[in-house]
Amino acid sequence: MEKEISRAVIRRLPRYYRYLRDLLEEGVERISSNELSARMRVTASQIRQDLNNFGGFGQQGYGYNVKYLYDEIGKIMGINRQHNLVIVGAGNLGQALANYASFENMGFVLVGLFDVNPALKGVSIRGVEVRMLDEMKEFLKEERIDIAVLTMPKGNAGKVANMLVELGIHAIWNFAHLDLELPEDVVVENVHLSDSLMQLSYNIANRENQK
Amino acid sequence: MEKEISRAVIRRLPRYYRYLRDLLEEGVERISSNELSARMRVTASQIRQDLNNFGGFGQQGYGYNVKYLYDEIGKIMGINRQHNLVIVGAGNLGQALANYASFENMGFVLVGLFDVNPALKGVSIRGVEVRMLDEMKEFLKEERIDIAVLTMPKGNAGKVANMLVELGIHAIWNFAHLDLELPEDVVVENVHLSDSLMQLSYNIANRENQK
DNA sequence: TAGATTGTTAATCGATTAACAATC
DNA sequence: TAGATTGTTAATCGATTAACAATC
Repeated sequence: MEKEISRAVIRRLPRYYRYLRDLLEEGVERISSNELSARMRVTASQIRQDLNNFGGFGQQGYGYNVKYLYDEIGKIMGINRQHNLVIVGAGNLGQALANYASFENMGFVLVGLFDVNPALKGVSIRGVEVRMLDEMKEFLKEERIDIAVLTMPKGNAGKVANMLVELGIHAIWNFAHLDLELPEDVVVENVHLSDSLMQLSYNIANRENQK
Repeated sequence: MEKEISRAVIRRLPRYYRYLRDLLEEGVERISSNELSARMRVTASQIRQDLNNFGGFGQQGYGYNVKYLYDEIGKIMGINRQHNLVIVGAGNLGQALANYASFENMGFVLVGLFDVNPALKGVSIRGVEVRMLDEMKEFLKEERIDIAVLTMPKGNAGKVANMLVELGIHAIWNFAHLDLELPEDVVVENVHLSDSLMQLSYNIANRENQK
């Protein structure tokens, strides 16, 4: 019965990870919460609090070992294991994501690509061919899939999400512009691009209110 | 000197907007904070608090007029005005965004598309041809651009962002995987896809901790 | 050992929820 | 007028920041 980790902390983890990789590439061996604080423009206190949710990774009088902390955060986020994924919706966005080699570097391996458009049938992206959606059921029975990426129009996305869950999928990366209503044990991460664009638009309209 | 609106509230606005559009399409004329609360799975209290940051849009004993509230939130987010945008980086993601017709429905009009890859020169996406990055300076002098969409690799993104700002751009929708260091009056909205994927990964690894 | 910096407790700040008077 | 529901104040909860004792 571990203490609950807040969503705010989890959102910051990938950012720590990113800065630590940069430090690693710069050849920096150790860093104090204060130095990292200056780089990332967050308080040193927050850094120490955040990290201590997962254990004591530092050492008094020394700081944090960059490589060690980087690896530990990677483990916390599950970057150390391989995740197989399928992309459902091979339109522009689906294809763009399929082409992202950098995801593969983090252990996210594309193994399937589905669409309803017959024109896409057999088209191959980075060695993965597009299959028709009605072949998905069969496919998912045979392959162990950890994540389904939902990049299809709003229209049928809800139904397809339900189908995916019925077929045993427990995690969905949702780019469709709707909130999925799924069982509690299914993990969903939303990327609502137009929501993001609207936030930008709001901030443009209220630029003078910026701090 | 208006009271400061919190970031948390602004993040929720597009979601309200989305649910109101759905209601509108269903032909619902009025809705109470309580009914909307049930649909959106947030508290009615939060809805009323959020909306009252911007003014009293409801009426006691009646609730909120869906059409009116929808339009008002649209205005708050600046959806009523046209925004011209350029996409810098015409790779897979840039092209995918260029193809998003739905952005245009919200008043975001693509007017330029830039890349460094000569192979893309002259390629046309939805009637907008890809130009070479070195033509951008000239282009930005002549066109009024409200938003630059940064969809290029991490490598030069920082430099290009600085260049954009020098050329008078005040708003950047940043898909590059780094934090831009720009003057305070420049509005930046980040979409860090791999951060999002890592959050999903974390939640998979800690699924039992889900509430 | 002295100095530095963490891990952690306490204080503050802000956001969410509850309650209710105002009012349509 | 009575009932419903907002707008808004007060209470609660949670997250961030500050402070400092523990310890390398």
